[in-house]
Amino acid sequence: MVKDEGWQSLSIRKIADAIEYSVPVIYDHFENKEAILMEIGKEGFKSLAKKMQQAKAKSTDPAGQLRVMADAYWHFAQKNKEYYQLMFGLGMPCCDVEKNLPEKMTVRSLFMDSINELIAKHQTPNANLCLKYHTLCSILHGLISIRMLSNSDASDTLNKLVLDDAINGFIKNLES
Amino acid sequence: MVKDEGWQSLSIRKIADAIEYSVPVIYDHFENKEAILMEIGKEGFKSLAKKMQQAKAKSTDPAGQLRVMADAYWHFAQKNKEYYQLMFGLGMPCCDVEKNLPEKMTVRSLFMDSINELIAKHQTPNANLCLKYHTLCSILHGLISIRMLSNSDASDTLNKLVLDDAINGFIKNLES
DNA sequence: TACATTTGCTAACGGTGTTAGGAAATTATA
DNA sequence: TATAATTTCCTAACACCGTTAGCAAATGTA
Repeated sequence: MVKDEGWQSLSIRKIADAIEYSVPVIYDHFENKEAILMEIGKEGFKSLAKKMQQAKAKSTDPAGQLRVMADAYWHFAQKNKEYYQLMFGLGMPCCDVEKNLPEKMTVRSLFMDSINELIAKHQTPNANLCLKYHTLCSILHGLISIRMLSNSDASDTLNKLVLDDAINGFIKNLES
Repeated sequence: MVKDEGWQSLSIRKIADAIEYSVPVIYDHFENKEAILMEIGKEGFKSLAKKMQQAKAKSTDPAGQLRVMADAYWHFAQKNKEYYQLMFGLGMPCCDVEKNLPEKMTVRSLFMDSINELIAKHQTPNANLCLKYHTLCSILHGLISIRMLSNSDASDTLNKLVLDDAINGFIKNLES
């Protein structure tokens, strides 16, 4: 049901219909809609943790473990898109529907030009521009969006450190 | 208005109230609610692009430019939280409200233990465990969430490459 | 003045989360 | 077994939502 129409169209009434009960019985089991979503989200985290544990068991050295765990995380998100959306608050209507937004291209170019210049400067021919751009975007957006949903007001200095660390790592990789 | 109660509580009727017109006049100017959000999102991208251009002008070498642009991006998201949420589809109700979800801690430990081991193995005392964990999470989550909102079905192999590239860079940084 | 167009409204439709209050069925008690 | 207590479940409503049909008033035009 969610897979067909997304979380936005999941209503208490539709749930009641599906389980062939009336609406108020649902409120006998859950305080409100958010509690239902929360419960499903919990299931998601449970499943993710399991997959990652299984993955980690496949490797012994820490670097290898990190790789297989990242793989497991990735595959979980891919195979359980709807769960992942719920777990991390994704899925609000947003302006990405409009792909060719000119200002988006501006941001893209600003980043890409500098990356390209850096690649040329240090003659790192193995570095793929497009790949590196996406990596940078992921680091930035990931850091910000995670910070936003766990609105940690206090640890904002830590977050800036994480940003600097990640960007430094990104640049260092481009230079070698 | 959005800043006080979030995007979820922004309704056409409230907008109509605020501008002291009736509801249907809004539909004379916008096709639907999504179009309104889209327009606001556009403004956001415009503003972000501007900030990044201004930042880039402050530096000449590409590495420095990347650093100041990342900073600008970060500060934009921080100062314009609501815009950023709209621009990247964040803000759905999710289970992060419940901070101490045990399965979340499991995932955290799985990652952290391996990172810690890797740090110990290569004796990189400058590496801060907590910092590195957050960096890894950001990379993973950023990559996945960006992939999700620009649902690029075709370029899934590229995305796997980006993931591998980013994780490799992360591990390489931990080892040196 | 008479017509045409724009402008804005009221009222409705079907949907949403949520809750009050009351039947019916079950269980416990005398 | 008959009555009381409790659980189970539903109908109906409230207040809100996005969206639209249809109409009145104001404005511009001939």
